[in-house]
Amino acid sequence: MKEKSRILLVDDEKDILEFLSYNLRKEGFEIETANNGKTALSKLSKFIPDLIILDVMMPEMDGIEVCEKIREEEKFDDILIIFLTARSEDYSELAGFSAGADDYITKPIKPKLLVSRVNAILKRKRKKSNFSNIKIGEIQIDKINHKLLYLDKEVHLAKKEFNLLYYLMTVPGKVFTREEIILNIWKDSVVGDRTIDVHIRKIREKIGSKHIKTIKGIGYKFDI
Amino acid sequence: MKEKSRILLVDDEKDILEFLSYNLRKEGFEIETANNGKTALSKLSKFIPDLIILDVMMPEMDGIEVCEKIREEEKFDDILIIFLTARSEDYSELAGFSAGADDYITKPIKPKLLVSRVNAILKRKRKKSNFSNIKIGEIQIDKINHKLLYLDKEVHLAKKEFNLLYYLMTVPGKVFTREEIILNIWKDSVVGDRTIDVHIRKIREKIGSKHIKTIKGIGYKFDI
DNA sequence: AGCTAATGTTAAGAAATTGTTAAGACTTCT
DNA sequence: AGAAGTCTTAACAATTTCTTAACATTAGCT
Repeated sequence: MKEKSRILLVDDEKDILEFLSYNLRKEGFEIETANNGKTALSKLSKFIPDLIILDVMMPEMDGIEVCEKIREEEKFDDILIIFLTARSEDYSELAGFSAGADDYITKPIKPKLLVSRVNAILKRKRKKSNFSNIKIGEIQIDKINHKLLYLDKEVHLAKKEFNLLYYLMTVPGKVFTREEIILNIWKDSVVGDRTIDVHIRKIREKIGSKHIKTIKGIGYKFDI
Repeated sequence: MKEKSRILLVDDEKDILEFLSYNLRKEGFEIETANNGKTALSKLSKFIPDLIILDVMMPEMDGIEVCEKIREEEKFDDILIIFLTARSEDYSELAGFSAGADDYITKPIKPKLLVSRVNAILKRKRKKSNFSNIKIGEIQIDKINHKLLYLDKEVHLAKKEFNLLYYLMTVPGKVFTREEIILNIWKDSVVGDRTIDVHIRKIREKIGSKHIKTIKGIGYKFDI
């Protein structure tokens, strides 16, 4: 039960605005449009979107400029920005993007790809703002970069180990039942009884055993 | 201390060619001309310009066709293309942009506007490539010339290899998932499972394998 | 203390993922 | 056109990760 994500579309070509609006509204997004950079910036005073889709190539103020202006203001930090670029421009744009854009889509735009791209990036945003970096004592976990720092040194965890530790750390102190763990880490696959234990052991091997406690008959928890 | 930018002018009307040449030479650009599409294409074998100004309306091969042909070849990716269109012509901008154009100018041409437009687009190009030099330890990457210096010696990387390494180096330490890599280096095209690995291997062959780390089940990262 | 169910530990081998190579199709250069 | 370089693929090798099974140990109970 999530509320509609809000999207601001900025392009100087009316056709494209309509095309995008149509396809995204159909997916249940709340859409606003602007046909140039200035209008876009002024709309932001009233309509704060989750995502802006921004044509790079526009007369007067181009998309990069608009993006830079938006990024100057802290209050817009949370807004995602996707660029629309012509096919020819190669990803070196991306380096420029690191200044502010989160993704880009090339023209010609395929509706399906557009929608899945938009959904993906919004999902990532939700995840990110909920919890992505967890730091507890000497243990620091960075989900996005799949890194674990233990005593400020990078420790390698295999994927399952990483996911398991991360899962336990999302709510420190909470006891996760074996059933919960299986459901979240192994999804639908069926695994034997000792599998969890073996993974727990591997994690303890790497970050010590004081944090991960066994609650006999129930499950495990991560403790501070 | 920048060197002259090189511009190729393509138009079937001699007057316009002269008018453009005159105004742009005055600004210090190095100019070549062609009075039809074929000549333009053949000139490219000897004269690689930074920018092509291309009349849309020409007998035989029109500007859009010429543009498409140019964009077919990867080695011309860096060349900017500006279209000249008559205001009346109902070639929509859209057709031009989807053919790979970077900007357009409408006739009648005002010299001042022309020059400022050309300067603006070239500036953006330079900016793009200037900010993209990265140096990490013994590895130095020069995006402008697509060159890699390893231990101060020049090492040749093929284009895909270069792009991939460059991409990984944009955020050292970050793990780029295979999905991200495909999305950014291969765009929409579909490639087999082992393609990334092969490219990674080639890069490792050239700069050693200590920097590029595999995170099994997830992706790769460039580490210092 | 002794019993017992639950968890810990290990090593082996299955399963999954990545590495390596060479061949072939394409491009680009001369 | 021919040569040289690039990119992708496919087959197979190597490596890492995951799971299992056998057995050991422990916590919690009476």
